[in-house]
Amino acid sequence: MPATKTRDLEAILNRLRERKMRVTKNRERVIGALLTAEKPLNAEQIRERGDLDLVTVYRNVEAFEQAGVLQRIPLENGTQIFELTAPDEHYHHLVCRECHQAERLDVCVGEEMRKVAKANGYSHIAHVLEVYGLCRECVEDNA
Amino acid sequence: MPATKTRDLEAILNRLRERKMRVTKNRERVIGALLTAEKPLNAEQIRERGDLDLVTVYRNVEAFEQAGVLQRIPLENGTQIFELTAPDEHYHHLVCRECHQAERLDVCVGEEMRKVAKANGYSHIAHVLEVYGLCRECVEDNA
DNA sequence: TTTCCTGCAAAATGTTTGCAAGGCA
DNA sequence: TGCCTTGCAAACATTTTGCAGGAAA
Repeated sequence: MPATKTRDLEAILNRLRERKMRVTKNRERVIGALLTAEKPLNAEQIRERGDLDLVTVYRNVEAFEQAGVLQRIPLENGTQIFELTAPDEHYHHLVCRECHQAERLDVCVGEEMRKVAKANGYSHIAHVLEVYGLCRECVEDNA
Repeated sequence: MPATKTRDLEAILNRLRERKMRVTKNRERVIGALLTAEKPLNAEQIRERGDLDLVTVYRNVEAFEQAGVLQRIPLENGTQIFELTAPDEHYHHLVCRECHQAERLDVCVGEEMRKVAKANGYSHIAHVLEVYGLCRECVEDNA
């Protein structure tokens, strides 16, 4: 793993330690898989890349989400993919509905949504904004 | 069913006829369930209110979506709810993560998303924007 | 009477849970 | 040591598929 990824890994592990979570080989593998992928992965992809039990993957992405170092991205078909994020950051994505490649978008409507939701009497607000399309490669493959 | 709902029902059935889809008792029931509910329902709720087979529900919401008279709303937990829409309309929602009550939001970021996605080489673009929170009633219940 | 729709059963998918054993702190 | 984490099996929830019979046009 390149030096910069090693630093990222350490930063995340420290975050876990702060939260009194144990640093295990499995957890390093989950994080390593996501770091080296450089794109969001689904549970099965994490399992495969990290040589992990699928249950361990699910339990750990859940734990990481709680710890604020990971974000879930819902796909159009109801499944989800996972991505590492700095604590208190969150992103939106442009996702290919064919190959599920996903890239970050540089837009966020968080403040606006929060305002509207509060006006309607809602609290504990979160929002999901994902854009789905066909990436260039998949359009060509289909042609 | 009130007169206005009957008119809505007829409009939707006509849309199906235009698309050479058959108008069956089951289809009327699915639409009727959604019309009288006045809010998005999940597959099981449609089945129950319409006294339908669950498979029939799924096949028909799929068909209705194709016909452009229905929209899917993904929930945070990966399941989906369904809502009737006029052809070529679509809405975003404020959904309670506790009771799953959902109301329409008067915002749409469609044009902006389309632009960004095209700039990234994507086509056939769709987007999902849903805001989740706790509605007033559920906050009180939890307190 | 042709084609589409439906019901039932069964499978597929994605995810969660129970419990005993294992491993970090 | 004590508690958190893991692995395995099994359950679960939601959604999809196959196929034979039924119904709309």
